[in-house]
Amino acid sequence: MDLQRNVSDKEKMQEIGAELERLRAENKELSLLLHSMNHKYTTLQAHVEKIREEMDCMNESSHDLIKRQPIESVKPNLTRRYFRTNEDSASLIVKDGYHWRKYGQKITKDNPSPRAYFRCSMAPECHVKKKVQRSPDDKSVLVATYEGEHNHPLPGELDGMTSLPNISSTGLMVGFSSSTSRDQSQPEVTLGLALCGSNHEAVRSTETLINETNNNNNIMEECITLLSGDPNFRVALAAAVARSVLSNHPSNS
DNA sequence: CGGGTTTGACCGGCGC
DNA sequence: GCGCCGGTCAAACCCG
Repeated sequence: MDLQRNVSDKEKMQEIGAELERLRAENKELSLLLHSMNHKYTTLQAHVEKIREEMDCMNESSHDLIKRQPIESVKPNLTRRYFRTNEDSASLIVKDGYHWRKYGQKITKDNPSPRAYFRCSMAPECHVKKKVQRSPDDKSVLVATYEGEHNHPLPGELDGMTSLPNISSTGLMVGFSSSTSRDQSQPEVTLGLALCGSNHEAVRSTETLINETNNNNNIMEECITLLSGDPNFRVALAAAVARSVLSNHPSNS
């Protein structure tokens, strides 16, 4: 009887040990994945910053185009940002940290969704405007086009860093256009860097999510939520974990 | 009551 | 000149 119990306990211990080993391997795999994501995120951020600087240079060098227009009609820099939202929601409000006053709404020709017009209401001397419209391709994505630069800090900013539209302090822009561009029908910039390599849809959504938050932790949480909800990512992750388990337990195969 | 939203009217640029 | 279209205005309305 005691002998039988001892054998049973031993088997249980072995099972727990094996499970512990499996979890350890899984943890290691996930740590590597997280590290890889962090690295790619950093690279992405640097890439965006580089593109922004290049666009600034282009704007400066395109003064000959601007010169042909009357001074009054020269538009300030346009910045395009993308926000993921609930597809069912009719709201055109995006949370970018600033306070906006809506002054108009229009149905445009190229998009069945209405376009909303906002002015910055945080400071009377701030004349930044933004247009918000759902993407015709993906109705769960709101496209916000910013015009001008804020001359006041973002509420909650601790160090008075430059305002959002041109500087990605912690959030990221995924697309922007120059002030001289007349064709706004397509996003000018599509970032080619992938956070997780194989799944473009998840990566694209992740880029969108990165835009709608100024908090790195939130970004990471949103990334995890998004990626864990993606079936393709889950399959890829499961395959990686399975490989890891098999490599640790070759006798089981 | 003050600030924000809605919505129809209006204006100006542009192409035909 | 005319019509179309995007952008803005402003009165009415809503809400805390």
